[in-house]
Amino acid sequence: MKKTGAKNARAAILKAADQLFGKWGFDATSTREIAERSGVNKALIHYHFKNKDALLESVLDQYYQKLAGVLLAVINRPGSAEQNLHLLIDLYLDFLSENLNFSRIVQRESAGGKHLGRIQKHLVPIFQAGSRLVQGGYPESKSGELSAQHLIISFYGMIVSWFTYSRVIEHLLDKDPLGKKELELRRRHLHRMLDLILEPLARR
Amino acid sequence: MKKTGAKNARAAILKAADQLFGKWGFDATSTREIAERSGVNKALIHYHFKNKDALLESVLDQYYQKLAGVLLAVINRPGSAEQNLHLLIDLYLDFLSENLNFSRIVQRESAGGKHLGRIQKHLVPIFQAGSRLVQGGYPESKSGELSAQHLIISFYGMIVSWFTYSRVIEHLLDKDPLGKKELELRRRHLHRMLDLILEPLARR
Amino acid sequence: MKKTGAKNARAAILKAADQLFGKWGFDATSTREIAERSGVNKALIHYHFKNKDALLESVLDQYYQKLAGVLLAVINRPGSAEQNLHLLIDLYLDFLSENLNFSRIVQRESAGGKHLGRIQKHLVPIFQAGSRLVQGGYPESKSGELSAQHLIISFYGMIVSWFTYSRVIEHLLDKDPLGKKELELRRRHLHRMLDLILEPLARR
Amino acid sequence: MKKTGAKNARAAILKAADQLFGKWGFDATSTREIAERSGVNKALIHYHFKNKDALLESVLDQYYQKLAGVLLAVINRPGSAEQNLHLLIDLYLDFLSENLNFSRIVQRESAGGKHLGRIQKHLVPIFQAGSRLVQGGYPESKSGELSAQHLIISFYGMIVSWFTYSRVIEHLLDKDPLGKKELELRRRHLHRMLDLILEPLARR
DNA sequence: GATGAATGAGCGTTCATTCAT
DNA sequence: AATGAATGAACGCTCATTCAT
Repeated sequence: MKKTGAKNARAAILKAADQLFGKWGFDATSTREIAERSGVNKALIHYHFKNKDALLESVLDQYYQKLAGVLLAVINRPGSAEQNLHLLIDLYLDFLSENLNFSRIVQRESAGGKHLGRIQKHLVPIFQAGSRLVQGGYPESKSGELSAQHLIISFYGMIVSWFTYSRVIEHLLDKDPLGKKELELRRRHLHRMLDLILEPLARR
Repeated sequence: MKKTGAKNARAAILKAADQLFGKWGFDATSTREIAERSGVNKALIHYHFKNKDALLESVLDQYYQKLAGVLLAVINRPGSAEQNLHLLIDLYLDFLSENLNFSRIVQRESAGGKHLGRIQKHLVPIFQAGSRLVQGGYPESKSGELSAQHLIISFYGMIVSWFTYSRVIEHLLDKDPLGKKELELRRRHLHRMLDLILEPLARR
Repeated sequence: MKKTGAKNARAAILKAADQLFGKWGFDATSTREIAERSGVNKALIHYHFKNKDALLESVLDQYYQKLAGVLLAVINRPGSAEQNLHLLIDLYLDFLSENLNFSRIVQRESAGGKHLGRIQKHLVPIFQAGSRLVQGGYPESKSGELSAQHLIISFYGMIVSWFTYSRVIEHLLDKDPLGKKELELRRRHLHRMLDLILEPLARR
Repeated sequence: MKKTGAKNARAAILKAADQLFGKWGFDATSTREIAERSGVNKALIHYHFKNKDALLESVLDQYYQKLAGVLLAVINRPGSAEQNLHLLIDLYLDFLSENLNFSRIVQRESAGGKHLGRIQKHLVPIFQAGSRLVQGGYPESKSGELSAQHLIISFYGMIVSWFTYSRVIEHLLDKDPLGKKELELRRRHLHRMLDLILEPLARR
């Protein structure tokens, strides 16, 4: 139908795969569906990607490449740790709300399965960088119950759960949690949480 | 081969399904694998369960039934909201650490897909009960950036992320996050987080 | 559910099998459906009948036994061949209209398949008896284009096609061909056809 | 194995399906058997046909398309109704004797079941056209016991029963009813039957 | 680059039948 | 006489992938 150029086909496949993996999950999505949605021949998927696994990993890599750029900017920035952590929340929220399929794909694959390695490869450095950021500003957080690692995991959990559980939350709020207004409220919640945690941490 | 009693076969199927769904996910698990692991004939699965979907829902229902009992005990308990919220964290942690597959299954299915409805049915009331518990003790949390709903989602995210991302976290800590020692540390972290959040909330 | 006596169960199975074989055909009917419709346990079918094939053959045998009684009465009757042939039409019509599933089952099984032998066993003697009846009254019909055998096949075809094609004919007439009025008209048609054929045959 | 052109495979599947459906019936024929007989991969059947039902309907549609061409030629022909009805018998006989599976498939499916609709769609117009042909030549046949509709059903029954009951008739005649000689005799029988019916009808 | 045809493997499911009670 | 549990075989169908063009 649509005659797309070479690059368009690859991009169309990636886009369709992203949408379907996000909505139904990797294993519940067939290459036939991806081909139909992207308007390309089924066999063409295997011309552009080694196999279905490689297609998922391409989707993931693409996301994490974009995300890495965002996070690097924060980490290499001058400024206080506090400011940078607040910035981190903002940027992560922005990224997730602009890439709604991303958190759902990661949600499923990080729970285990054949693509866990790829998730680990990308996510561990992010957690490490975040931990270093906290430790840089808060020396007390080297270990113990308020260690940087626990704090990072907690904030990561707070942030992404809003997106990964959005289909549950929408029944709790009777509103779309991903709508502009509700997202803004969530943003303020997260910043307040950070303030409430960091203040006593700094006082020690 | 083995002529086991009726309840044995059904239970064996449920157990095998739980393990495989937890490890690989619903769609990546075949009924043949479930049959092999549970040592029953493949057709027997469809004798005891209408279909594969119903098998997953049985697994889920079983978990949420157990969980509901636990949570009900907390909610109907006398005592301050603060005490009860701390208890909630303890019991939820206990439940998840004793049912490691549970959080992984929920993790994947709550991200969307054909079983989302079942997740919503169970999880929304839990969130609602939790929110009521917070509001009962902290009238300020009726709305706004520190609303009970946001607090519950945040703590839910903090708690479960330790389990659902355990395979990532183990590379961050170079330890098993689900080992006794690390779980204990996580528990203390969560209680401290709750203290840090509730204290200023009470002061208002 | 229903506690049926021993003979009731067997009869209930036969009745349900008759209905389902008639409506959907032997191969499209499962023993499970027969068990459900007859309100008995699935395994009980194999207690009363050797297997599914034997069940169909029981249904067929039952019909042909009833039918044989009817036809024998005609053949052994005194009276002219003409009168007896008219009577044969009446009785066959009566039998088919009272046993609507019968012609449909025969229709399908006589076209070929594993039960063809049983059909042949019952139907060949009927055709032979009919042929003898014609030849007894019309000596000219020993051979040739108006042989008794061709005449019997033709009238058999005329009679049963009204029943076996009833679901097609109902769209041709915009009426139920098996309703009382239309059946009566068909009866008169068949008698007229017989008159038109026999008259010139007698004149020779 | 064999890389045949596209049309070969499709045609081979249709041919094998026709033979097996004719011999054993739709429900008693498995896709595996069709694949084996046609020498193609089992999955290829579902590449060329949506499902097994669609395969049967393709077989049917193919037959009725051929048949429609034959019948149209008769109906649009000049000449007396009598001549055309005789021609109709000849052509229908020719068609059935050249397509022996056809009448057996129709025989079974017209008795009821999931493909009844397809049979009705094709057969009702044929009956209507035939009825119009009779009525055109014999105005008396508008209604009543010798109505065109009854006459058409009767002749249809006479014609097809020779084929659909051939496996029974062969035991009656001790000859192959579908052999050249016996078919020729049947043809003469049917023409005589038509003469015997039409003559008095014309005289009125 | 792109595609229609083709394939081996496996899917979830249902089947008729048997077994133990 | 009756039944819940169990089974091996087969069902129609879809899968990811490959091939030839």
